[in-house]
Amino acid sequence: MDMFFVAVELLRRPELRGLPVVVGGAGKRGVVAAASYEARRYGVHSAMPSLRAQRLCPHAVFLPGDMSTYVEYSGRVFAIFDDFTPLVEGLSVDEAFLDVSGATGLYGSGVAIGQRIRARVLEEVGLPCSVGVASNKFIAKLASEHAKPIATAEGVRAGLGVMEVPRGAEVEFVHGLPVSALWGVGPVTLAKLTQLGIARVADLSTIDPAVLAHAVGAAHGQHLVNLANAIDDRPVTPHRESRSIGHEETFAHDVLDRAELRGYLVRLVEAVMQRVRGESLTARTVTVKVKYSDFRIVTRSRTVDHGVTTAQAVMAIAEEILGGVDLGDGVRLLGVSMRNFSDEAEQLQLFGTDDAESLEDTWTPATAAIDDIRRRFGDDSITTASALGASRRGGATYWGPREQPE
DNA sequence: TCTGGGGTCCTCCTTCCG
DNA sequence: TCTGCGGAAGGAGGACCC
Repeated sequence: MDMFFVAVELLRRPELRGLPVVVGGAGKRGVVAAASYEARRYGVHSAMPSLRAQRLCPHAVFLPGDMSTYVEYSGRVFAIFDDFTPLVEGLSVDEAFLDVSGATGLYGSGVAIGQRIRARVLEEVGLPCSVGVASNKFIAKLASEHAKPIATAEGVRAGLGVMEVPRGAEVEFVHGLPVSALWGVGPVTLAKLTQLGIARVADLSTIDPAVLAHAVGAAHGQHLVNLANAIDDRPVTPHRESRSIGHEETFAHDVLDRAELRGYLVRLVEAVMQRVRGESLTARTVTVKVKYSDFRIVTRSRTVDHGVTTAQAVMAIAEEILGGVDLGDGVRLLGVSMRNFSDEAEQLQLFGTDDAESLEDTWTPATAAIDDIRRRFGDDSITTASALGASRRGGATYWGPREQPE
């Protein structure tokens, strides 16, 4: 999807069309989640600190996010994809791979299918999208990026809409790109590759594999070489199971008070475990993440023998972990995540912490009742007393702490 | 010039066990 | 009984993606 969050907002507020619009956190610790092409002309891009975006484009319209609406629109778009093939792999809320190899008899070539999908998404949902057509996922993704509109200082140039990299032309296509175009080349890897004199993808095919492996690691090096040769044999996988589920929150001000942190911890644990139960999973590993005021990050985790499902049992473990973490000069962000999932039904006994064990026992029936009430009357209809102190966030989604710009 | 949130994967190190 | 070894699993951190 093209500038997905912004495009959804423009449907609700058409008077903003053609203007620089930014969706994201507006506070001084917020970041940009999406920017319209008009805003991108001024150098604004996603993941940029909101303060910087405001400086670059002071006349931009800043909107808070509304993830539940974006998810709803995403569902409508994905329903169109499903009409063309059952092999749809969602990469995020606004991006998907479609294996249409079995649909060409019915709908024509990959390009024809791409054009049909674009037309239907625009007509039925009102959102623009771009399509890349290729023989594998990596090349298709690059092609879709080439098909998107381009923002330059002079103005916004319309994109191709659909771009195909024909079978046999993949290597030539990818060799002409800067190495930063490869999946897995971020700032750190780019710096290492630059040191090796690698600027373009084509340069990767001339480098000694041992030298590359020494610089970026064996697995990563092999991955880059494969991509540089347009080799990507990953299938389109419609349903991938979650490996971890977590929540984290950056505070408007650094927190040094353990009681205050505990309140945030309760809220995070409740939210995470509601999702874990929602997927009918139990989890064995609890990880607590702390980011300090100087951006140093520590993670501490604990694995128990049997899966847990209740917030109370996880809280007992998470609290113990947090108790062992030094708060330094203040905590900027606190996070909780769960992993090591299984879908065993009964997980009532026998894990590491005695407290957690009895809490899991005690709270399992009550948690089931709470989940049922929330399903019927909404998430805010009931909560535990321990979570009352830490107020829930409202309907808006914030890419950063909830506060007004200063 | 300040750096969100939700994830995945990889690497390195340690511990445990046979 | 002690020591060495290798594999598995866990813990911590880093890099990357959208």
